[in-house]
Amino acid sequence: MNLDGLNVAQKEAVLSVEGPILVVAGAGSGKTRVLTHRIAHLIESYDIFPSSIMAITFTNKAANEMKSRIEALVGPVTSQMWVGTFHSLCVRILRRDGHHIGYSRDFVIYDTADQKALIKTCFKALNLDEKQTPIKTFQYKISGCKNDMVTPEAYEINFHKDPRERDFIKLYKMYQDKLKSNQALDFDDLLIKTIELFKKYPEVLETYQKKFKYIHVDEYQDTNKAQYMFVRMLSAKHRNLFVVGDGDQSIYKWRGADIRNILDFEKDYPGAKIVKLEQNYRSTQNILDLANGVIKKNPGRRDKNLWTDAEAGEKIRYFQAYDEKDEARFIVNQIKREIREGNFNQTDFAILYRTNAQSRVLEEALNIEAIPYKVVGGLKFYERKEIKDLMAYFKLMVNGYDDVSFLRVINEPKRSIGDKTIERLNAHALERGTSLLEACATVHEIDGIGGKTAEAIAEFYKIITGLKAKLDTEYAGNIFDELVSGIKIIESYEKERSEEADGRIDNIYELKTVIEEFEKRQDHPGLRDFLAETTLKSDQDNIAEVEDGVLLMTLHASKGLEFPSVFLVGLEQNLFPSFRAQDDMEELEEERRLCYVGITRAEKLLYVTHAKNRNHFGRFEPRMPSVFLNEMDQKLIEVMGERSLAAALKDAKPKEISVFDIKTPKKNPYFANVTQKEAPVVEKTEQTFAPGDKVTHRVFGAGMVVTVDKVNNTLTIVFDAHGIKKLDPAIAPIKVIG
DNA sequence: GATGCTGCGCAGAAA
DNA sequence: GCGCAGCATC
Repeated sequence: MNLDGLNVAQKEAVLSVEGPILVVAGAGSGKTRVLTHRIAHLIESYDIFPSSIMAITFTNKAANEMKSRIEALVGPVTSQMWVGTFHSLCVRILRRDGHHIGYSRDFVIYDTADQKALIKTCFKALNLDEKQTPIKTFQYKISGCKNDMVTPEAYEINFHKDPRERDFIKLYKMYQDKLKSNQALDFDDLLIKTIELFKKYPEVLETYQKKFKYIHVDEYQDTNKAQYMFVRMLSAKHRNLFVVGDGDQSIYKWRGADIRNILDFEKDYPGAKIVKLEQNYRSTQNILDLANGVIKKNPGRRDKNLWTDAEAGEKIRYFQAYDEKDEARFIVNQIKREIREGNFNQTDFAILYRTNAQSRVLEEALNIEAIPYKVVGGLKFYERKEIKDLMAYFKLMVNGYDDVSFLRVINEPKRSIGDKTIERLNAHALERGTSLLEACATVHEIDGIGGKTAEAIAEFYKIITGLKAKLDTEYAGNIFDELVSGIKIIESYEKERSEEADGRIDNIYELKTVIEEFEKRQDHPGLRDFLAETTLKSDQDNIAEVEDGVLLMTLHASKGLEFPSVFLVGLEQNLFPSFRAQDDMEELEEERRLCYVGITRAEKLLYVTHAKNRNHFGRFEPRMPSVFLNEMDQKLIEVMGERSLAAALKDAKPKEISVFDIKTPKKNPYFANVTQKEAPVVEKTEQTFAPGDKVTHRVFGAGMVVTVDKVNNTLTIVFDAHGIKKLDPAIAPIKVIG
């Protein structure tokens, strides 16, 4: 194994073989290189079977890249390795061994839309009012529970006394029951159920423990409790756990990631070896200095300072726009200029923003100048209605218990089947204890469904069961054709005679191509695997090898990627950092890490922009510059645009002082302004809080005080809809109720 | 039961 | 500025 190309720290990491190892890998420090070389080294120098190696990555794209890079080092042995995301590896385990806990190999995976639909049917059954509690609130809450491994039973034990929790307890239970009877798992279940399997069947766990002697986890800082548990259980026997991560890039707290997993690694795995990678191979020194300066403002992090051999490079370019359109125009002009001057080509640019909604204006500006671009994320191919419909048909063929998919397509295309019919069908199914699809078999026995409606249902049933019988013998492409002609979906869209419908028809044909390609690629093709793979696709997975244009994406989606030239846009208070961080210090720290992630995506050139005004909900509003701009070292920054810094300052109203006027921001000066303006002063008068107090927060709604920390001046509050927050009572818009 | 219109609420990030 | 829910109409 040739390790000449590695630096000292990287070599040390690669050559560490036994025991728990944490590699603290700063942005751009070559962690993928370390991971791939370490695995190659295991195989080549230690004769470790590839089949006893597991590597968990954040995206499928990262997994594939890792596989091909290892292959380049040691040859084609990687098919034996288990490389994938937490979710895909769990699917693999559950397909094999899920039967122990009552799941057939044909289980389906519910995405957030399916999940929402199922919660909706639970709402109906429980007579809950959507207006009282939006479905989304409960959806988040269920996911939050699962990320923390809180079962419905455990939740009930803890909260049954609280009348406000009664609805949720009932809903959570019913939701889980229905998932089970539908033979479906949501994203979070994939992990939860795998852990449940391991706990209930230690002999199953043991076979996996024995098999996987070496386990690797990438992006360890973003693991949640369930993922932590999964890794911990699997690695318990051999204790050869190699994790790579960077606490400064932890940006997924909101989906349960627990930064303590990486901070406490030595405690969890005594005797762990720690290797720090601080040399950066991606960015110029100026970009790194800017990033280091910003992230330093976060307390309680592992000290780490990125450095590079590379030159200082260009300064960071700052632009203050009049509004979001002006910001977009500036960006497009810069891109045009850089291309014209031959410094970059169009594939070198990425525009990073905080919220998806910001992409629209940017797209319009790019369109005007005919610059090709691709938006990563947003409405994905598999989220389009016509595609989801067809996928639901497939799910139903694979798994007839899937009532959610049944309800999605029973009247799609239109078969004149409405609420009444579905109610009757549902009652019939309930009575017989069958799935909705099975209930269709005896549709002629149902009172109130007759004539054309009964015929339509019988026909539907015939198509599904007919195709189901061919699943294992017929090519997926042929099944697709039979389905499409059977349900007359093309004809139905043709009838609409609209451009939109034509687009949908194109997408349907596109889906066929995708299925056929999948079939060619896989060793054991099957719709089951196709469905799982597409459901578990991430935004990053959808970026093609060679994109021929500017990439637009959220900061979250940009994690792990790099671009020669980056625009970090919309650096405004209450946008980036998000309005939800305005008086929540932990949230603000996470936003700051997000800012750090954004800055460190850039290789050569970085732009930071903000607008003085922005349309929000269709209203034109003035905007304050982001606190993060204050935190950037202005020596590294060059001001762009015809509007000089001096002019920008003169323009600004007295309160809108330029960000560069503020020397050492202790607390964000804009917080005070914003909260005073929006929250009546009454709410801010001196209040005392005690544990147990019911409070209400302007943004987070109702909650209860759990702890009062007078030393750090922090309240810990559990909010009904937003989970646990640590707030500063002096600035948070909260008041005691009841 | 299907279709089309209006108005409300809203958008933080996702496998 | 957009999407969805609810309502009116065919």
